[in-house]
Amino acid sequence: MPDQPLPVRPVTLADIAREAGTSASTASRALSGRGYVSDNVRGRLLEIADRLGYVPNASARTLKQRTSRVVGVVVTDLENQFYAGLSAGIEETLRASGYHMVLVSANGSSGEEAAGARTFLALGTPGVILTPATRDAAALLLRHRIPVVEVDRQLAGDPCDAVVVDNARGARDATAHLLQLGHRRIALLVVDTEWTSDAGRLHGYVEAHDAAGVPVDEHLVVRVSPGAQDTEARIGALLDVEAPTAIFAANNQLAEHAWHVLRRRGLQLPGDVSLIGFDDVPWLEMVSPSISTVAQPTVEMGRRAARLLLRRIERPVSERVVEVLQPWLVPRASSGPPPN
Amino acid sequence: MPDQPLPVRPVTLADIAREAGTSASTASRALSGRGYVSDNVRGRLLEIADRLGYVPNASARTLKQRTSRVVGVVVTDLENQFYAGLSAGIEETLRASGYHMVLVSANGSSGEEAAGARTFLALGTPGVILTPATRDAAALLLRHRIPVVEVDRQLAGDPCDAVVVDNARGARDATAHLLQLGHRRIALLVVDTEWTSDAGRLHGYVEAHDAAGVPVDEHLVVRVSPGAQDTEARIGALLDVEAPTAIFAANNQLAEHAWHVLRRRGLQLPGDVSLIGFDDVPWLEMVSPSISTVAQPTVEMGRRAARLLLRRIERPVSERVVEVLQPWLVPRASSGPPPN
DNA sequence: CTGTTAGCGCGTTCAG
DNA sequence: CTGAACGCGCTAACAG
Repeated sequence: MPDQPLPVRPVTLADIAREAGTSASTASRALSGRGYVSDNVRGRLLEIADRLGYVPNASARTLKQRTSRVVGVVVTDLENQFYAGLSAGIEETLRASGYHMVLVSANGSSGEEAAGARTFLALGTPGVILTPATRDAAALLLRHRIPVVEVDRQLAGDPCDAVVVDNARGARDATAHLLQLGHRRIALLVVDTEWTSDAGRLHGYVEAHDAAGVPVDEHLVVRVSPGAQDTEARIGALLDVEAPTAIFAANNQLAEHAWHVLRRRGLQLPGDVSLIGFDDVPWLEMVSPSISTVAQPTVEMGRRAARLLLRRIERPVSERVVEVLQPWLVPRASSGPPPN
Repeated sequence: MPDQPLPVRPVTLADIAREAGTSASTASRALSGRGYVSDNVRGRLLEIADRLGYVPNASARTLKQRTSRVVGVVVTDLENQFYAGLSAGIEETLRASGYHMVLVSANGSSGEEAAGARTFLALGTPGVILTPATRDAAALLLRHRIPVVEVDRQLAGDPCDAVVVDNARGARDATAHLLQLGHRRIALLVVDTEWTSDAGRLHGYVEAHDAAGVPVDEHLVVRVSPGAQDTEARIGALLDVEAPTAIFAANNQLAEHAWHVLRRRGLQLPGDVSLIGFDDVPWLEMVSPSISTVAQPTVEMGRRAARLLLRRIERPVSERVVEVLQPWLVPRASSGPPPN
């Protein structure tokens, strides 16, 4: 990087053209690589651009081309490792293709999600990746012909690409695992949303019971409100009242809450109660006893969502794609036979 | 949100003006809130904008005003909880003030950092927040008069705002804690960079030794290369050759590596070896025995960096601010007296 | 192969 | 208080 003197005003195409004795259009063609430019003129232009530290003005380009290279991304909660991993996968893939991302963490507020969507509209983003909280954001974007990819769950009313895991299967495997160990009173901790992720996990839990001919006791299903503060109290009440022999916590946060409650009570895993989570995070393997879970390819989901979006940006009318990745059961020490 | 018919072409100010029978200038004044507009005209304009689902074109605005509302952010590794928390704090604060962030995860590549800086230049970002890897990115941005805030460490040659923790003090406290317990062979695991974070931690480690009159054995200081694959092997070698009675792992990743090596060898904490980390992450408190550490206010650092940047965007020539937050020692079960 | 022209959408003069 | 004119920087269309 040559050492430029303090540029009072950013260098523009016109500056370069003037310096090279060409028109701005020619400079544009040379630097963007589109259109005919003779080799020696292009060479001179490139050299001058480099020497002057030329940086193309993205706004001008976006204004002209009616689309930018900055993708909009909304995740539910950046502080949650799952969403951070998702974001990391998305960013990595976008960047490798010369795109960037503006990231919004909606923190459970559907208003923030909608506001994010309007921002993306304003920015002229070529596409958007959502972990949707409501169907509004996707609807708004799709109405404006902006490609949307949903990750982790599907919510849009209108069809759009998506990357999800087979939540029902993961939950079925986890529940079947516990049933097979002999459990008959398996509690389910699940967030009370209408998302396909939570619904799928609930569904798999029920399916596994049905397949085993074990009736589901609705009292064992604890539906936690999204932002609830009393989650651990509710888990405590569950233990007191329903005496489950196993707990299936349907996401990493619920697993953490359950683990804390169990530990605080001095309950042995799996001697007194078995525990299994959904979504593998490092601590599950590090605590003793280690915690069984259903793992999902978090970062890879992000990468795939980005790849799907890039594909659709290039070919907007290609066929709809929904990638369903398979989660896998990771049995560890926290799941064993029920007491007695 | 009224249900618009498929807008073939995005709604512009001119559309609204035409509909209202005013000029585009008046519409602009009414909707941006700057300049005189009679109340009833403004009301009509606002109503029409709302009805038509008007979304201002950010590129046009940026092109005109020569600055956008999208802040550039570069973090070292979004998959690392520390940087994810930092990003979350930044995003939260920016969004609350009507700004957004384009996030780049440089993944240890200084090239990506520099590329990010050029992208931010192109985007006309009003400011940038960096966890710097080299001084190049900040230099480029500052030369273009773009405010830069450094977080977690300071590296820029030119003066700029920053938010850091007192790394030396945190490391001194951790080391003094171990010395006080009677340890005389305390190993330090630190990343081999020129960052103030790592340098500060190394410095604090030495200071504590000096203060206690205990000589530092250079063989006990393991400098790990940033992206190294052999970190755990090196920790193993350290244990074999130098027989430290305690290990101070100067970041969360190194603590995790050390923990895995110790566990794999069946070493008791703190019976055989004591362990203390830097940066508190949930698993440290969840494993048994729990791991002592030096905690730092991760998310808050992000918030403060964003606040500093917003302040400087508003008043570009205000005095330079470097916020130094205090980390705090969190003694847990993994630090105890040395064996014998 | 190159230059001229024009316009993307907005905000900011400056007259009126 | 309002409108007409202009230009931000870039690129697409066209003419040469």
